[in-house]
Amino acid sequence: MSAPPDPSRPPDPSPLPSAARAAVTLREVADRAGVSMITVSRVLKTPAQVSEATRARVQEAVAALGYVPNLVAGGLRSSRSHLVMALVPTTRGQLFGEMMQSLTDALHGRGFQVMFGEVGYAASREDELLRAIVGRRPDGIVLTGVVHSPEGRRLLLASGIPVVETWDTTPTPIDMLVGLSHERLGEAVCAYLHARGRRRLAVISGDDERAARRQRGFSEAAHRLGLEAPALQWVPAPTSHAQGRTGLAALLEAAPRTDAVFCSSDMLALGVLTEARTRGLSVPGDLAVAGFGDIEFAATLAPSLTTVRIDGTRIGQTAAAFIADRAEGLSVARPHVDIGFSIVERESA
Amino acid sequence: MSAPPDPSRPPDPSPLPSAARAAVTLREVADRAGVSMITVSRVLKTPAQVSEATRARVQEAVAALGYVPNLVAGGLRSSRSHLVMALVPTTRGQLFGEMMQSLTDALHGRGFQVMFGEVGYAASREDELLRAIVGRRPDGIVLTGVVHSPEGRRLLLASGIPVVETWDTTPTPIDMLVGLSHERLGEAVCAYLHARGRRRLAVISGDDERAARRQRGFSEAAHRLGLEAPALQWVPAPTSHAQGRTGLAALLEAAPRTDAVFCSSDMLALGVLTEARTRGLSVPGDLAVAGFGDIEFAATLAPSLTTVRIDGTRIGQTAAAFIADRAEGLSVARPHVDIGFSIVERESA
DNA sequence: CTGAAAGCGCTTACAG
DNA sequence: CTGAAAGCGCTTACAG
Repeated sequence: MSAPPDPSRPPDPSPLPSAARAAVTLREVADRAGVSMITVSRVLKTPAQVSEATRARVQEAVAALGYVPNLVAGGLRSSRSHLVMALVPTTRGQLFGEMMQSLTDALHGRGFQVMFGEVGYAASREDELLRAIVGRRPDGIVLTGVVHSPEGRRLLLASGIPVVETWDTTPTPIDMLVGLSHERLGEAVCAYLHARGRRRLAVISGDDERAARRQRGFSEAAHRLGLEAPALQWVPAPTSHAQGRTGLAALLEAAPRTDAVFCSSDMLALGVLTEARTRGLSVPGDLAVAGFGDIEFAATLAPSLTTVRIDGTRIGQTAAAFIADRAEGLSVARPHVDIGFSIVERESA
Repeated sequence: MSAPPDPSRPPDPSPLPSAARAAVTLREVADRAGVSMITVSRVLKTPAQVSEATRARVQEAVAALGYVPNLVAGGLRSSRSHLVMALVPTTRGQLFGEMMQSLTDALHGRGFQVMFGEVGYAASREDELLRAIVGRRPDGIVLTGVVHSPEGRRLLLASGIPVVETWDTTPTPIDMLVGLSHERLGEAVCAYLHARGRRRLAVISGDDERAARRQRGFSEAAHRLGLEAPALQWVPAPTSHAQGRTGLAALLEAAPRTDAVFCSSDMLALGVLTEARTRGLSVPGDLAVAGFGDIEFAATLAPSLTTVRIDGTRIGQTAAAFIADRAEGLSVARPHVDIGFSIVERESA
């Protein structure tokens, strides 16, 4: 069933001029107020430096003409853009939402605007995108994950722009870093399941880099604990509910006696819960399920989902503080932070 | 259980100079290659206009110096930023993800970069943000929803920047529009449930503007169909799974005989499904559930979720085409598009 | 095929 | 408290 477009509304108004009239400039405001351009600039930036009478005249002119300062021109001259650019792999999951919001809020409080670009999980376009970002000369760059390509690293390093890599860790950060070890996270989840008596472990994982690192930590820990190698199901990132269902089905085909599954995302885990229920498997009785992300629904599912929480808000706030400090010429005392993770114990495992 | 930060890695490298060295400029490349600046510019933009020998020398200099053109300076002179800015209420749900991705892809194909800003559902900061956006003089602006504040409208109109309002409709668009009528959508869902024999309807809705319009259309249709007024549960946007659970609980308290619920988001609907299951209510037997958004998990839940689909990909592509055409000086023949919606019939209703 | 001059719209640095 | 001049790093418009 679908609705046909409604041709009656909205009405097409008269078309705008295709070549828009030029925007109002400082020059025009200055002329109208009978002052110099620099005085207008001061009224807008440092009003205390201007006499009250002059200020009033200028403000009238600004309002009358609808003047909106051209921040690009100002930024070019002052080499301060007040703009921070952040790259995220995807805006479709909820995983990065917390960070995006706290980054936006914290930087806004420090006088910066934040804009996000979507990269995708494929690294192919990364260098090109980094070039476009650096070309805009933002006051800071926040990256999700660490940069591997030599070209990308060179570009960022040479730019002199403050950079924060997030959500991951590396012995060779480009500049600043707020992350965690996904290997150790995988190890911890394995130990957690083992401590609760699970012996036939499995992993359903997205094929992105950080998920792969979690899987590796998990499998290595299983090996050290003397367990048989966990069964693996890889699915293409970004991961989905459907993949959780088909992933569990395939897993039970390959390793029918599996008693615990670690999923690389909560959405996969939700799919696993759905599939288990339709098969009459009890969770956690027959199968323990652990997710990753602690996205909003995890706490209120039935059974509630045991998962791993990364403090996205703290990542965003820390990255914001790093960038703002640097942009203001302060030095950042400890520019590399491991924010760790926590396993949130709930009903599913 | 949580992991302490690991102090051993990554090692802090020697601190970067707090005042970064100035970036390489066109001047330096030109000097090294022994040509004028304009020749370097041409090698980068229109290489066919330059002799092969010169081109090679310039390219060597560009590579050797790691030159990254300053797009801000270029944009100031040419008044073409090749940048489109888009505003979304939230990046936390999946609802706008499809649009964000298709907008990014389509505009990238036309030579534009897209950056997203997060607004929040509260309109309070909107004007301030619009001012910051207009101040950057992008080649286009994509908005989620329509702009109501007179100040915001004036600002955008006066800027002369191509603007596309999306996801909603209005008789008075600022410029271009790709949206749909949420009232008509609500009506259609009501008619759908009525046609399937449901008579005691209810709505659990986020308190954002578009959700409220869906609710209004739904309730008015119920009135025209001679049904009693649907029970209403309002929850603060952005909506969540937890709100779906508590919302259904409150609803059944207030209107125990409810036989169908329209939820303003699929995430709410998932919460309703969870709550219904824990209460031993069968869906759709005891209770029909309809969502909104058709986000990824809707098709593979058990029961699968009947919902309303908006073609976010098409919104993004259409908005991209509108902006790119305008930026290239073409006129847009039909700048107001109603993309409609479709009810996706599945098991839950 | 190549270049010298001017200018995009601001802010800096200096002067008074 | 206010302003004239210079300049941020490019591209345009013109010339040869």
